[in-house]
Amino acid sequence: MRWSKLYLPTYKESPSDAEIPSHQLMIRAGVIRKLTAGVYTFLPLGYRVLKKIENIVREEMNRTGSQEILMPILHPAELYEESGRLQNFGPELFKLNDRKNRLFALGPTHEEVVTDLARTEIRSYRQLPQCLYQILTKFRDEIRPRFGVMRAREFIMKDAYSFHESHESLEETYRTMADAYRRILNRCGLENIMVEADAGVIGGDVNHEFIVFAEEGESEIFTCQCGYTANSERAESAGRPLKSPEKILASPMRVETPGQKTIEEVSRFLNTEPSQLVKTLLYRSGEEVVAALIPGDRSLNETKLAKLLQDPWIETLDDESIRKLTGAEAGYSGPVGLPDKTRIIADTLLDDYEGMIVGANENDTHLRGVKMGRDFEPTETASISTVKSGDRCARCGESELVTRRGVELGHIFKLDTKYSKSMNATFLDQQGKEREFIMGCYGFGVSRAVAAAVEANHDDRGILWPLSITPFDAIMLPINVSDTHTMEVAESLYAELTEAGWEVLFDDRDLRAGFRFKDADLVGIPIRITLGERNLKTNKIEIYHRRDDRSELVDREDVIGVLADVYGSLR
RNA sequence: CGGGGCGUAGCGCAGCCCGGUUAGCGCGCCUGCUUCGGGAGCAGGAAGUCGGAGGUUCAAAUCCUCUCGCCCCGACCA
Repeated sequence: MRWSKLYLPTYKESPSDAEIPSHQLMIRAGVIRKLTAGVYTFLPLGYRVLKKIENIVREEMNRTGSQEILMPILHPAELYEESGRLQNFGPELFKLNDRKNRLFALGPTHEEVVTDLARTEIRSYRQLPQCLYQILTKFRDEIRPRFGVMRAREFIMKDAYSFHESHESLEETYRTMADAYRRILNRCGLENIMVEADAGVIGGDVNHEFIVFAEEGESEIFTCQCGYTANSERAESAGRPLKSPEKILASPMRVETPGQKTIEEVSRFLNTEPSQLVKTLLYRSGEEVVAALIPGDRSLNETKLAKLLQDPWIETLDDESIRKLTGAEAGYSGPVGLPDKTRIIADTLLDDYEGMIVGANENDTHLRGVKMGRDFEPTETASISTVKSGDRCARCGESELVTRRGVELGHIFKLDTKYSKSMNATFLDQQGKEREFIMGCYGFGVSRAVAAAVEANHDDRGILWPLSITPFDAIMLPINVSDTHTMEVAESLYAELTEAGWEVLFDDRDLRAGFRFKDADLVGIPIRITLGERNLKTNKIEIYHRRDDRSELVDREDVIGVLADVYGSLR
């Protein structure tokens, strides 16, 4: 491809709305262009990368025996009423009406559609197991689209769905898929990890995310030497030893804390550590009021609480409601003396506490030496606080958890009968008995993978495409496009490489060399073939390896061999 | 949804507070000359409903109201 003919517009400056490196570089390097918030066009360069990733995904899915299909994007809303997700997906679901005012949705994923397909088509256990997948555009009305194609409202995803008669069969496919995801990410040249995760609106119990490491990634994960890995929504820890435990007193002691409302203020005022305090966070879940107790130096993990309460719509009480419930301003809430009907959930880390300092439910007052089980009785104990780097691992109880950031590219779920049950999707088993499908689903963010690849592979000059997904194998740059000899060599080399099946971007633009060098660095093709008049006099051609920032001079005849060496088994 | 910010040429911005006649700058774009191994120089040029609507005023990019769009932070830390 000749750059002079290719639609590859580059910018020296990045647009003001691009925050993270991948977004800035994808705009600057002509990979994507924004149409409106969270909606992007893939330009030729970006589309080439996208297709390469798609193909890797397709090959690996086919290898598992999964079959590609294409389901509709436009879904009748009734399907979502059946599964209950018209409510549960909430405002994220893009909805629209047809001319007869019938409600439709733009598919955010296809559990309902594929389950509907299975329930009408798969009648017998003899047809199981079955795994179907597709690669197509999905829609989610994100609360806050950002980072370009990383969190978009319209994006391309590979989604696969498996149907089974037994949990053993599901387990087998689940493992096969996990393995396939590993292979996909490794083939894309992306360093990754599988972690335990929260299932969110998809549902089901067992699920794992595949995270590609990147400094600016939106996901935070925790890992332990023992092999435990989980994302921040899911991770549990055994906490860490308390520095100076609060002693239990014969009975709670009231202390005046005038005007001290935050954990920081109170701990400073009482000359103690934030960890000695216990935060009481008041939530409303439906009609119920829930008091969540967590260590003062930690945050509540709302995902965990929502899951525990089986209510995705929990919300904190407003100040007025807190006054009514506790008789005190927010900031002085505590577990002692709350109305009986209040559900008290204590974080598991509080089991290690002897005494604690809590709000007294009275303005300007806290209680010291409080003992859980004596001064108040928690309704239940559960892990509801966030994990911190350096905590002891909950799994092995010994090593410290380490945190890293990354981008979530894959998420696989054991759905069990969540959808088959609500949508009455059944088959006949060997005994002729009607049974619900046991299902799994497996998502992979294809368009997001392009962004993740850039996020994980760039330097201060531009993108560094991994070899397996680079839009072109090499970029050929004749220094002086008006030098006849240079261009003769360029044309013949270009023809030869193209003939041999290499995809070469020929920068034949009549621009200064320096300008085109900068462009080449920005665009990030792994190999640059530079043709200079001086070197050509001795039949030498310069090969520049972008990622290593390294050049070598080779004979014209050896150029093709260098390419073959670099790409090795990739082609 | 709450708070904040921004919409002025394709991109990045100034001008607005303190209203005034031709609305500027950089990059990019077009023409010419010179230059030509790391985002060239000079000269000339094209390009803007100042997001939209309404209002105040002799006069609005500038003040007021509404509206649309975009961005950031928040929507756990009592």
